[in-house]
Amino acid sequence: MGEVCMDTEGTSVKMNKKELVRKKNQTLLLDAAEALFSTLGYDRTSVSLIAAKAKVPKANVLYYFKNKENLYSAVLERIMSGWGVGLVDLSAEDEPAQALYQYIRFKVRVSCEFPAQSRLFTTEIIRGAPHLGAHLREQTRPWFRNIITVIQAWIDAGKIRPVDPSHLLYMIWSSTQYYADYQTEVFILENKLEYEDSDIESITQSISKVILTGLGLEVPELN
Amino acid sequence: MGEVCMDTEGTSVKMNKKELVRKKNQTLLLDAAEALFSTLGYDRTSVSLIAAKAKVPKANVLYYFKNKENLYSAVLERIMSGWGVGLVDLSAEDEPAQALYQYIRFKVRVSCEFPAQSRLFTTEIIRGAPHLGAHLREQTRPWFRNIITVIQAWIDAGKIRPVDPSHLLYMIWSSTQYYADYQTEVFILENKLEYEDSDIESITQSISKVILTGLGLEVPELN
DNA sequence: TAATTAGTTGACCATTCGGTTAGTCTTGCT
DNA sequence: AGCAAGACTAACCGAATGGTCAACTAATTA
Repeated sequence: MGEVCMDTEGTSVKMNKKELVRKKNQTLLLDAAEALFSTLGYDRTSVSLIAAKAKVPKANVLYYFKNKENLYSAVLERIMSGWGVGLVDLSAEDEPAQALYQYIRFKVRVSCEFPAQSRLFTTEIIRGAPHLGAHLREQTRPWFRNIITVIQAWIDAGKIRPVDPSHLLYMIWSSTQYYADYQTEVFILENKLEYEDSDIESITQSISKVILTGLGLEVPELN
Repeated sequence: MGEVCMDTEGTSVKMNKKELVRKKNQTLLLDAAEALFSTLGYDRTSVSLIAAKAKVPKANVLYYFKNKENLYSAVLERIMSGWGVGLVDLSAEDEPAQALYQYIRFKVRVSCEFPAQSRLFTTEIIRGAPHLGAHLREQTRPWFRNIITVIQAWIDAGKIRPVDPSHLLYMIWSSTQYYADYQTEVFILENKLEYEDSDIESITQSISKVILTGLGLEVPELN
């Protein structure tokens, strides 16, 4: 079966059986590793556990990924690249209220629906970002700088009240991510067992209302 | 030397030499353990490392704390009790602007000045709070409910705009704690190596401005 | 002071883990 | 078919770790 996929240079190539098997096993292992790393953490996840979850011999895991750290890095990279698609690119021409509201909504939904990934990322940062440091410097930072510029342009144009753009972004990131990382605490305090759609809605509304009002904006209507 | 200290019931007692030694060694070990757990995490902190840091034989560590988990729990408990003193108790009679502003200021300072403790706490929650679950249910929850009531009273009295009090509190917690947990990311994005007093000030101002304005309040003057 | 209790410690152990190796099997190519 | 390259795997290994134990010392008490 001649399948088609994107190689690292982005050109489409036909893969022979070996390459196909390789790809299949890699994603198989990445899936197992991601699930385990994100629930147990790096140290409590043993290579043999990953192997068992993926139903392959342990040595096979080390065959595809030279060592445990390597596999962990690969998992993180895949998560980061997966997040890239959702990262709304703001531009100075956008309406701040609409843009920020949509962004907050998106981040709340991701936090509530994929909390494990968020937690894995947070753990990595808390540890000092040993594997993602380069990614933060080379990928996140330029993107961050760009957003800062946009927000500053909004301020200069009088579209929103003057606030330090960095701290505004941190507020959005932290208050949305909170529902993933602190899920355990939230559930205890709220006496809940899971997030429902109505929770996601009310979280989005609450955060949006405070932040947008704080910026002198109105919360846009739902379309 | 007849020293005096508070026992668990809060009554002052004279301790003989053995009890004194016991207390001294316990805090010695707790200090070493806290420093290591908060920088290396639970699994990468070995009992022998703690022993080395405290300059006592490894077996002595296990003598005072039955096992590693026990010691870890003790460290967490001590941190939580230490935070208790700083937790401003709000009351419905307080001026919301003043009270919230002071609370935000306090939390930002703690996050920037003692980030390791905050990170240890966050890690515990991310892991599902295996050791602090009871504390959250029995200590934090009642306190949380109380604050919720106060905020709701403010809303009912028309002192602040209507917002879900829970989500408001989460916003304050998350946006202040962020500077501890995500310190690594913040430093990379801001091209900094440490928080300075001016940073603490500007963080406090930014967060306060957005949240208080979002609640229809003015940021109070510094006294 | 004698006896009992508590503190201290080096040596030791079972287990687990990440990683290696040596050898077998499968696939693709000529 | 035959061969080289890559896929696969059982068995093994050294290192580290949490925890135990028996022996020894110091302090408290009767």
